[in-house]
Amino acid sequence: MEENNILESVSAQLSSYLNSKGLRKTPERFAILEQIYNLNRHFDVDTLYEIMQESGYRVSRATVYNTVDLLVECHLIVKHQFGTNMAHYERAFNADNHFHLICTNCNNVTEVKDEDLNNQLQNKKYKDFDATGYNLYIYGLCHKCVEKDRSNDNTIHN
Amino acid sequence: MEENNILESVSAQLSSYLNSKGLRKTPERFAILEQIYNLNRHFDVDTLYEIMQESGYRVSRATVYNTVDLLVECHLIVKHQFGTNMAHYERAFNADNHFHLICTNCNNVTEVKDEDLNNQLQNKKYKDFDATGYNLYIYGLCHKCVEKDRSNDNTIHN
DNA sequence: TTTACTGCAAATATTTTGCAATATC
DNA sequence: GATATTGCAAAATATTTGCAGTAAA
Repeated sequence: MEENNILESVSAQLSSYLNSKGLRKTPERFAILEQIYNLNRHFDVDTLYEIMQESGYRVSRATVYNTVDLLVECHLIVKHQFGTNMAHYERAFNADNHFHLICTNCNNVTEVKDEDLNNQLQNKKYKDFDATGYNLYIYGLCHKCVEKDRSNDNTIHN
Repeated sequence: MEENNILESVSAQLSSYLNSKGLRKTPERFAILEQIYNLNRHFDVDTLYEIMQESGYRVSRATVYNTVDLLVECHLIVKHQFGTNMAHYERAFNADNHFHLICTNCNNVTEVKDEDLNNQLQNKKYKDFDATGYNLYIYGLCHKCVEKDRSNDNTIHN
């Protein structure tokens, strides 16, 4: 699907979710959704807030928090906590078929795709639990930090 | 392995880690490790701090934070962020072969085991990344919240 | 004896909340 | 017109940090 169509589609999804819950279609909600889908990468609330400001759209931090929660509820974005204290998010469209490699040294996050594993996880059923999605995090050391670690092991500890 | 032997084993592991890094073997570190392994369930730092107090062992919150970080570094405990702002931890012994079902409504967390999936994930290799462990979180609604949700959908939204 | 570690309190970071003003339905 | 939502600021929550005193090596 083309990016433009994706935006239309997710806006429509938000609209129908708001309808179904009797919530209001405020311009802020659609502006934030649009910004997130244009970004198309991980973000935290503060970064999103700043990007909105810079792009000339004035919203309060509280509204960004509220809206991000709302978008998580209707599964248009996915929440992550990669190990730092701050929550991270990403758009949900095409997001549920990848998982994340997290470097425990530099906190860098990269994405990995695996169709088979994804299908397996998507189709898994649980007792007394209605699954809507999953997050798989692989922890370890990235290329750069493995090298750093190796050279540190040669230094003397006192 | 029996619980007593597990405790001996992880204490020895901590000891050798501290040696290898030139860090000190303080009684606090071993007391905290012991408490965690005796608990044998998920915990957050504040709960652990309170349990230590109640059990009569006085440590500062700062030391609990420091020690928990240390234990994560040497892979004796595993860090989780289940979606709330607070980090959760659990002992690593026998912990890496299960994953978590998280109810997005009531935040309740339950454990699931799947040998095959675990083996698959443990043995997976990545390009330019040295994996040490993984966390798999399945999000959805638990039994109780599915029912609550169902009855709410029958109420009128205005 | 050296300095890593602890405890305490203050500082920081992130998120939530209360309330008056505003805008959607 | 009723009330959900916004913006702002203050509060709450979770974690980190600085520093003086203590204790491990």
